[in-house]
This record gives sequence, C-alpha cells and structure tokens, in this order.
Amino acid sequence: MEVRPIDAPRQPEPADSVPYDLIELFFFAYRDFVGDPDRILADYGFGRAHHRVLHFVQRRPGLTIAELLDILQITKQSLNRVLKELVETGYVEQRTGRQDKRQRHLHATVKGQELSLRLDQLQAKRITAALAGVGAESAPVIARYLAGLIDASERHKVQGFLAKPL
Amino acid sequence: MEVRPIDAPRQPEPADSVPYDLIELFFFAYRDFVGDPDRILADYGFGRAHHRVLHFVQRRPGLTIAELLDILQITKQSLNRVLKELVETGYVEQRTGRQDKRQRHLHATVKGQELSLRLDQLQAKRITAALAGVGAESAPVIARYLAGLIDASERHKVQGFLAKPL
DNA sequence: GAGATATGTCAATGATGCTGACGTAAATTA
DNA sequence: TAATTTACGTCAGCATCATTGACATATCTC
Repeated sequence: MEVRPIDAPRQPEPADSVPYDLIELFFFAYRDFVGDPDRILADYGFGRAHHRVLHFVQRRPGLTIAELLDILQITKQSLNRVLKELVETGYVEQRTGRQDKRQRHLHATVKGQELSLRLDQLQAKRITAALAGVGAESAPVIARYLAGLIDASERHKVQGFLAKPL
Repeated sequence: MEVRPIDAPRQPEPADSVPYDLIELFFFAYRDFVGDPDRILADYGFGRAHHRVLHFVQRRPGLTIAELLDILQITKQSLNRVLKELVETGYVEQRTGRQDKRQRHLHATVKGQELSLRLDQLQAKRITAALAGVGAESAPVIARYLAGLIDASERHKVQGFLAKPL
C-alpha cells in the first residue's frame, strides 16, 4: 500500500543545470550571517526586524516611513510595531517634516547609532574574514553577483540606494 | 527635553571598515532569492520551512530526523509540524531504519521530487542569470566566499555535506 | 536489566509577517 | 474654497515559524 519513491532520477531533464552548492551555501551563509546580531538583539528584547529598521535608519538619516517601507517591503502595520518599540526605547527618533508636515523623518539617536554600529561590525567582521579567504580583490565581483540576484525591477533602486550611503 | 541625535559621526573609530554595500546587498539578494519559491509554496499551503525540509530530503535521500535537525538547526518540535504536513500530503515518506529501528529515514516521493525540483529550478535560474552577469568562471570564488561566511565550527560539516550530493 | 538514544507529542509563548478597516492631518488639485 | 489624495497611525484578527519545557515510547547499547 506504500508508494515507492524513486530515489534515482532526481534530475529528470535539465541534467545538472541546478547549482545546488550555491543554493545551499547561500542558505547556510545567510543563517550564520544574521545569527551573530540575533544573539545580541535578544539581550535588548529586540529581534531581527529591529536590526533591519535600525540599520537602514542609521544609514539613511532622515528617511521617511514610506521610504523605509519601500526598502523593507513589509506592510506599515508590521513596521509600526518594531519602529514604535525602537522609538519608545530611545534608539530611533521621529521628526515631523519641515516642508511636508505629514512625513516623519527617522533618525538614529546616539544610543541607536552605537547599537547599529555594534551589530554591523559583527557582520563586517564575518564579511572581512570571508573576503580575506578569497582575496579582497574579489569584493566587486561578489557585490555584482549579489546585485544580480536582486529582482531586476528592484535592482536599479537598490543600487541607487547604495550609491549614496549618507 | 529632546535628546538631539547626532547624524554626523556615524563611524566613530573604525573608519570605513564596515562594508555596508555587501551587508545590504546580502539582505536584498536573500530576500528576492527566497521570494520566488515563497509565491509558489503559497499555492500548496506550504511555507519556506516546507521548502527547506523538502529540499534537503530530496538532496539527501535516507536522511534521518537527527541529521535534518542538525542541518536546519531548529528544534524537533518546529521540524515536526512541517514534516508531518509534508508526509501527510504525500511529498515525503518516512521509512523505519533497517539497522536501527528507532530511526526514520526520509525520502521525497516522486511528487515531492517534482515540487522540490521546480522550486530549486527557480532559484537556479536566478543564480545562473547572476553568474552570467559576472562571468561563470567566478562561481568558485563566490562559493568560497559564501562558505567563508559560515560559522567556522559548521563550515567543515557543511562542506562535507556539499561534497557528497549523492 | 539499566541507561542512553531517536523520535513523537502536548502545551504555552514569542517574533514576524499578513489583510482589512478606519481615522487624522496635511498637501494637492479642481 | 472644497474635494481629493497622500502620509501616517492604529485596532483587530490571523498565519507561519520558531522557541522552551515536559513527558512518552520504542529501541539500542552496555
């Protein structure tokens, strides 16, 4: 009564066109990449979502809610919870827009900058070590590869975003 | 009464040792990388966790529960729910070990292999396109970079895992 | 036979996301 | 000026994926 699965022909037609190693390495690498910050964030009662918000706010002082939503691609309800917590605990500050008073410009406080930098440095350390293993001259190739993985429709926006780090 | 955040000195000491572009590209790339499968999985009532289980079971026929837990690094309670669903819907099959009857050896059914391949091919397509952008000869460098991001304590295990795709 | 091991399961909880609906203030446009 | 749109906030409910802790069962090992 048991349906015998066939273990043999796993790649029916497209032969070995599937780069399984890159797929799996990406999974493992991302898992460990976010693992370091996760452990620290837990001490603050924060999660990965808080890190993302804090990171982008710190990197782009004056960012508006709408811009942040566009970057993170989550709903405003999802953002609101974590952002509210970051504001209430003094890591992020909101300033009403001078030109457009409907907007809220986000800024990391000194406390927020310190935490953000601490977390980013953990990831930087990991990246630097990995780069050292392949030669730092490969950094641009890796950056272009990662950019190539981004949705084509998003790529231009992201690259513009990266271009102006301030 | 308002604490003025300072936007200027964002990198107090370590200057520009933080590779922000690689940090952010990794985030965006991973987000879109898992986005494709996510949309399809939703049609099946599955989530990302189901994909991960199905993928590794398909790649490693005969995998035991303990081995799978070690790969995914989640608790058995977390695994149990998604695995049970995959078994009940006929994507994965469990076979009691012949030598050690306590073990459950996991196998993807034909149906499971088809779904797994379909999802993996989506990611493969994205990877192939990104590789084409940087030149396919860079694949080994990228693979080594990603391996370098993995926890040193895990790296050997993962690389051994990748080596024998069976 | 005792203890360790592999797995399964119940219950409660938390983090992160979602949809839908509604409200308010401010900007824009007719 | 009046109507509409935009930017943001919030309430309520829900889904997924993860957690911890406790306990049960079958099987293997010593």
